[in-house]
Amino acid sequence: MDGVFSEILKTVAAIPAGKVATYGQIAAMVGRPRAARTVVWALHSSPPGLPCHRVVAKTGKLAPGHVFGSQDWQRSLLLAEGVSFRCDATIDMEQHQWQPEDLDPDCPL
DNA sequence: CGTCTGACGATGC
DNA sequence: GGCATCGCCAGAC
Repeated sequence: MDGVFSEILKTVAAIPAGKVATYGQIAAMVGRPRAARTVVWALHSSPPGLPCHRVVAKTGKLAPGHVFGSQDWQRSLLLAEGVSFRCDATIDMEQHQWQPEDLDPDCPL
């Protein structure tokens, strides 16, 4: 293993369709609560096949655009997975932020 | 080994 | 609420 690199990739790959995760959240999951920048670096080095479009800023904003070619492309992928957006192409985080604890459909809280 | 960078996060104004 | 600054971690040079 290469350390946090593989940890981050595995965590991102574990994000289910229709859900998104924030950089800081992923960083915390791999043991680096304040290493959001490290997640950024990992995604830059991410291999093909990784659902990096499901990784967004906590504010619900997508990547700057030049990352995927355009935000429209990333937005389309998320829309196709069932992720809804606000009026500004920002994700409704409260609705779609991925939570590993989200395995209780009977307990929405 | 020192410095810069990178798709962020939190805080301050 | 939007912008600026600092902080954060790991890799590349």
